[in-house]
Formats: sequence, structure tokens, C-alpha cells
Amino acid sequence: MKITIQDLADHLGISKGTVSRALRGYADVSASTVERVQQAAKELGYQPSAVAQGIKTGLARSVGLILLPKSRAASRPFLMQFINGISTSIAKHGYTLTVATAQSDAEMLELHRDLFVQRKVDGFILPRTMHNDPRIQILDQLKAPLVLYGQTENLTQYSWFDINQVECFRRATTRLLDFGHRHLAFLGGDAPLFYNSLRRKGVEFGIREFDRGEVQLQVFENITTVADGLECALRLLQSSQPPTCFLCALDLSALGVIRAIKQLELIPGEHVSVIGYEGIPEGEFSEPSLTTFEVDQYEAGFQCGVKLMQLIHEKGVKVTGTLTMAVLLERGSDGPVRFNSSELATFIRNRKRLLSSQEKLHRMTEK
Amino acid sequence: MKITIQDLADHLGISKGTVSRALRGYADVSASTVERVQQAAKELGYQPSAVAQGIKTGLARSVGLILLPKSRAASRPFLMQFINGISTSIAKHGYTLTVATAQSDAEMLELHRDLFVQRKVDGFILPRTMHNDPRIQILDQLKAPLVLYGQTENLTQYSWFDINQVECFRRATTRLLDFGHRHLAFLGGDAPLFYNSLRRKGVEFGIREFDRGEVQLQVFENITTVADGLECALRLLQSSQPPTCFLCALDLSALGVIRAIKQLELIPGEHVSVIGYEGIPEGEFSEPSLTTFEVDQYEAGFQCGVKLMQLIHEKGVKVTGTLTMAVLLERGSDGPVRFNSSELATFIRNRKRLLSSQEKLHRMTEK
DNA sequence: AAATTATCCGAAACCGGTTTTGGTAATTCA
DNA sequence: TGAATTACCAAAACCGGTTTCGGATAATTT
Repeated sequence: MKITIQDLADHLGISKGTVSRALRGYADVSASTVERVQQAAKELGYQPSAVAQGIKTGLARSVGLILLPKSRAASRPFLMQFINGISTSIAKHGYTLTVATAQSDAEMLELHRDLFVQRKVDGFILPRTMHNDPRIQILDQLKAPLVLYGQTENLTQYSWFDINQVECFRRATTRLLDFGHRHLAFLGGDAPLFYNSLRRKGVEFGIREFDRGEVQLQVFENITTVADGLECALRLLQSSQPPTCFLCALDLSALGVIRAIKQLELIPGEHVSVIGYEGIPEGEFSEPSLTTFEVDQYEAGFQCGVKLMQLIHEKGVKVTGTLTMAVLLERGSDGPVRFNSSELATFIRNRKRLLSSQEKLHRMTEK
Repeated sequence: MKITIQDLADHLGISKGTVSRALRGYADVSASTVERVQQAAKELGYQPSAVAQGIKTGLARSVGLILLPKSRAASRPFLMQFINGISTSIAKHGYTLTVATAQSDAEMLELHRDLFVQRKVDGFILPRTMHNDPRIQILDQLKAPLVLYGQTENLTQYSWFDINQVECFRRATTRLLDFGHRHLAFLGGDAPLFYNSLRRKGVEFGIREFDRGEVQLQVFENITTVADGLECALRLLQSSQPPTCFLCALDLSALGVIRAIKQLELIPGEHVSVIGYEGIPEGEFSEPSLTTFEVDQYEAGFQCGVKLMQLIHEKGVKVTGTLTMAVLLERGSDGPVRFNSSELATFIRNRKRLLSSQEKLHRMTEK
């Protein structure tokens, strides 16, 4: 069924070495032979086996991307476009993308090693970079080419691509301060991931630039889901010094905050402001829609692919790092401050009293 | 750097043939030698090159999944979990998943052919099956193993996995009829895709079971985005005989319908009902949250992977098809009928008059 | 003790390509 | 006209594995 180079050579009555050289464009093959070979290859539908080619060249012509869907929902939003971007850029070099999933951190490391040692991939793209990322350590040992999507320590040794998240959160912070907010809460995401410190740093920069000693910042971490954001915001808003605005490292937690605000019968964007990051589609459909930074994941994947192709093919190339910006989507979940923290606390307390008395009334009437 | 079988053989002072046989578990190797080889392999970190293995076995130990992100947003929701499911099930056989993206239909077909002819993959999973799917025709010619995620014509010839969408939409229809709705609209999705006819068929079955001659059904197709759903529902609701409920083939269009309802100052789930299908995360955060069928995409991917492994490894196996159910999430976007179609039309007309007079007033006061 | 049978392993062929080597025929040059 | 190139291609080696074949040694059998 599948036609090999030997079949093609036999069909043409020449040696398979000549067929190979003709197709690879060597100079010592006559133009007429090249013509005949190409013609016959097209007619018979011959394409060299990537597997057989790989054995000589040592390349699998594939790039690895290993995902850790610890929970089934994790890392959900960013992926599709990222994959599309990678795949599109590496396709130009005849490369394909090998996607694997691991169920634990240990398994993920093993997978990286195995895929490379077994020559199933020629290099890796590492999303969701961590502090002292163990994947990097392993791949360094193996001298495996890699590109980071995100930053980490010792950045000069690697090629990487990232959004300038420090700047994003600095801007978000400045925006809220300009709106008159003075009590901010930062809901960080996965603490071990590098992005988290960057985003937090952005908030701190924003405050430091502005500060006249009147700004309060509360910081939380590992707020990664809607439920986390909901729970955290509910607690904060009912404290004696509630924040008047929330900077969320992740859109998902921002959506939870919006829920919490509404649960307390407050209006997001009016009584309390929320800004997210990532630009997940849900943010567009929430009410109010979420003010957030939209990250172009396709572009991110594309650039990571380009960088990895450089590392694999152009020997002696320097590693390169690239920072780009995300786009602020100014939507409905943030705005000028209505109440300061104390006023907000009072407002919420009264609301609550009102609500619970209504409830009591309700219960009484039921009886 | 990378250690080969020859290195290992030299290190042990035996031939590479013996090393190979020892590792592959042939009987004609002494237990002690097997032991020594395994020990040394572990110590030196030897793992056979999948590329070199593939040349003899003819297998690449990879499975192809080709995506068509025509628009950057297409097929976004279902993907991540589907990939995870595939990857997890095939990993048990030492297989990896090769994901590629095509920018046009023609390129997609080419990619399928090329990936198989180049032995980069041993088989394919085909999501989003079409009527007379051209991918199937090409892969049939090449005798490439394939598994369909979805159904199509001549199903007995292929292995496939699908949700019983006919049943889902039959149930959704029955549910709405039980709620008292008599004017239904079905907003179909991509017309060339097979799922579309199945979902429509389900609606028709539901009506046929029930019909006492009083049910009206309007059918539309290619309503695939939020904007489509919004536009279509706006038009229908302002017609003289508006539907009192919408059955949407896709959650995305259902979200658009919800928007349209709210734009007309009606309450989704009270004045007009909406049911979607797929269970995308946005549906949970819309207001009201979307009643829909939640599809377990992880499971779908997993099963497709299992079936493909069977096809590739167990020769002479029969093809198999599997149908499962999705879970109905009864949320807030549907409910008992409030108005019949005529009443709804009047209600909407009055609302509109009211709104436009308010607007006039507003304009006058501005002057 | 000789013949037979197992046991174990080295040697070699093979998979489908690529790349190097070397040889023949046709050209070019002196 | 003879020598030196040049153009072209067949043959062979190689990549890193797997698998077949056959031979040497040890263990049984007769």
C-alpha cells in the first residue's frame, strides 16, 4: 500500500540513492533525472517516511507540549488558541505538535524525559512556568531545546515569550487608584507559578508610584477558581475594612468576586470594582462584563513555536526573550469609587441587617 | 549524549541483538543476561528510540487529531478535555497524540493524507463529522485506521463514539412541551456537520410524539455564534408569531438568544425559554444561567482513544460504535410558558412602543 | 561414549531512508 | 590525440533498532 523509496527506484530503473539525492536537491543528479523522479513521486504519491528519515537525521520533527490537567478543569481557557499558534508556526518546518497529558507532577517530569530520550520530540514548549521549574532542570541535563511561555529565574539562559504582566497589573492598579480607590485586594493565583509573583509585583509597583501613604493593600494567594474568588471576596467584603476593589490574577477568580458582590446585593463596577486578567470568554457574558486584560494566546503559541524552531535548526543561535502587552478590555466591572472602605462596610452591614430582617419577617409570615 | 543500544551492548560486552531480545522479552536469553541488561539499561538511562523502532515495526506510535480553527474562536470549548481524554487513554499503549491545525478544508484533507503517508501517525480521530465526510473518503483509500467522534452515513463500517443527541433534543423538546410551550424555534448549527441533522431530528421526534396538531416549529440553520443567535432571536421575537421558546443546537447561540431576550426587556426563563447543548462554561455564568446538556468531552476523547488503539493493535477486530447520554443541567433559562405566541407578540410590541416613546421623550427633553 | 537435544548468544539481514564513495562515460583542455 | 576534468549514477555504508539464522556449548538421552 504505502510506497517506499525502493519501489520508486525500481519503477524508474535507478538506484534508491539517486532517488533520494534527486529529491533532496543534490547537485550531482542531472536535471532530467530530477525531473523524472519528481514526476514519478507525484504520480505514485510517494512521500518519504518521517520515521525512516528521523533515524538518520536524529530528528523526530515534532515538538512536545505536556499538560497537567490536575483537575479536569485546569488550564482550560488558554489552551486551544495556544496550540493552534504553535502548530501553525512549526508546520512551516514540517514539524508537528505532540501533546501529552500527565496526571501528577512526577509523571509530568517523567514524560518530558521519556519523550525526549525516546526521540519522540526534538524539543519542548513549557507553559505555566514555575519558580525553579523542575522541568527546566531535567531538560537542561538532557540538553533538550526548550522555550518557556512565561518567565523564571536565570532567564538569560533560555528562550522565552511572555506578556508583560508586571506592566498589566501596574496599569490596572493605577487605573483603580485613579478611580479613587484606596483599599485594594489582590487575589493571586497559583503560588508556585512564576506569573503570580509578576502580577503581584505589578500591583506593588503601581501602588509605590502613587502612594501618599493612604493606600491599603491586602494580598491573597491560590485563589484560582470561581469558588475560591467567591469565598474570598465574601469574607473580605464582610470584614470591618473591606476593599473597595479587587485585582484578580485570574479571570476565573474575578468572576467569583463578581458573584460575591452580587450575593451581597451590591452592584459590581459601582459599589465594588473588579479587574481580571486573561480574557477568557466567560468574562464577556458575565453581568456586568468583566474588565480584564486580553491575552493573545494564538500569538503566544506562534512565537514560542518560532523560537523553538530557531533553537533546533539554527545551531549556535543565541536564546531570545520577548515581552509583549495584553490589551485592556475596559468593560463594566470597574469604575469610580462610590464608597470608601468604612462607608462600604457600613453599607454592607445595613444591607445585611435589612436582608436578615426581611428574612425574619418572611419566616414569621410563613408561620 | 543519548545512549544507543550499541553503547549498551558494548558496555555489557554482548551483541546488540541480544540486548534487544533481552529487553523485548524473547525466550532465548538467559535469565541472568536479561537481568544484567535491564539493570544496565536503567543505570545508563537507555530507552530505545521510538524513531528507530518505528522503522522496523512500521508504526509511529502516535495518533493524529487535526483541527480546523477557521475562525480563531471555532471549536474552542470542547477541545481541551477531549485532548486530555485521548491522550490519557492512548498513553497506556505508549502512544502520543499529534495535533495539527489546518487553515482550510483542502489543507485539512492534505494534512490527513500527508501525516499518514509520512508515517507520522498510525491513525486518526475525526471530530466534528460531516455528511459524507471527505476525510473518511481519503483515509479509506489509504486504509488508515480511524475513529469518528460523531456519526455519519455508513456507520457500520467505522468505529465511532457519540452522544445520543437525538435523544437529548427529544427530551429537551418534550420538556418544553410539558412546560406548555407550543411555538418552538430550533436554531441549528453548522449545516454540513452531521450533528445538526441529529439534533433537529430529535426535536422533530419530540414534537411528533406529542403532537395534537397545535405545535408550531420554526427551523433555522448555521446559527453558530453568539451574534448569530442574538440576531436571529431578535428578528423572530419581533415577528407577528414569535416562538415562546428556543432550542439551540449550540450553547453559544443560546447565549445570543438570552441576550436578545434581555435586549427586548424580557426575562429569559420566564417570558421566553431557552435550552442549549454542550455545557460550555460560559453557560454557568450567564444570567440566568443556561439550561443545557453537559457533554463529558474527556470521556468522549478517552473512548475514541480506546477504540483507535483496538483498531491499530488487535487485527481483525470488528469496528464498534458507542452511544452515551449527556446530562441535562436544569438551570434558569427555561420554565413554564407565560404567554402564548400571540400574547407574547402583543407584549413585545407594547414594550417596544413604551421604550420608543421613552426614547422620544428623552430626545425632546434633550432639545 | 556417542548421539541428540536444549540453551544461549553472535552474526547478519532487514526496515526505509540519507550520505559517502568510487567508477564510468562524456567533456574539456593541452 | 592523450590526459585531466566533469557529470552522473550505482553501490555500499550508515542510522538504531528488531528479528532470523546458525553455531557453540552444555545437558540429556540412548
